[in-house]
Amino acid sequence: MANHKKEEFTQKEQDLAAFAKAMAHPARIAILKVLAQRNECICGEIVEILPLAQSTISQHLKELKNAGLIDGAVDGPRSCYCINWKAFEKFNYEFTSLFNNLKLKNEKACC
Amino acid sequence: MANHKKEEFTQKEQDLAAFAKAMAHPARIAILKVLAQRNECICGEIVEILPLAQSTISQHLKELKNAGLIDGAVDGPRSCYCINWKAFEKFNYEFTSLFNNLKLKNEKACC
DNA sequence: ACTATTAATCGTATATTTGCGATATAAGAT
DNA sequence: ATCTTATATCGCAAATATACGATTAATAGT
Repeated sequence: MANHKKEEFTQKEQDLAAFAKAMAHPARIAILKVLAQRNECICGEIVEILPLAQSTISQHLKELKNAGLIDGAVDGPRSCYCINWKAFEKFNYEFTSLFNNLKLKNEKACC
Repeated sequence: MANHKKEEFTQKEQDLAAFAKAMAHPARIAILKVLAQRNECICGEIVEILPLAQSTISQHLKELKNAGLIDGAVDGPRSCYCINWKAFEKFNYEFTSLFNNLKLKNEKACC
């Protein structure tokens, strides 16, 4: 495209969209699920669980980390990841507050 | 890419990812916001509000409709859209149920 | 220092998304 | 029937995302 216009929207809209984007792939959903289940941080175990190459998993982890959905730390020769529940809560709040209060007012259907 | 592997994940993971994908753009977030605020269905008003061309808005509306987040109906020469609250609730439930119950068990931080 | 293990990054191919102008379609108004 | 208005679709260009193998980096153990 000639110019992408994401900057033209509000910061909240962009943040929420970025959060959704990080979740917008089944592999990343699956990674988050594994991290949530194991609680204790994990790394290359994910590679064994999911049907993707190591480099691809690493890329997905990077995206999740950049989006702030997970934290990562180096643990010797391996990397340890875990869910950033705080960020999760924040976005869950933003998400529901954006729509739920409006919804209560306007329950009736249209179209 | 050689082959995209989305099918290798569970249906729930794919559904949730598809929902997130539909929300993964600030323009679509903004559209949903407008629809939520106006309650009564809207169409080309969105074109006036958002900084995008008519064809682009139409495309985003199509994506939101395909994802099931909004409903659309023809109203004379114009099209009327509104939020599909049911689908919204369903995905909100899926989303929170996927993580929140796990979260309660594993409050402690890691990494 | 050398080796093994683990993870990140690079380079590349392909697919998908985003955006727009132009065109087509559909319905109401004249 | 024609014109106007509103929306959808087509075709294209450019940007991003997805996936992988190969390579690099970083550390622990010997």
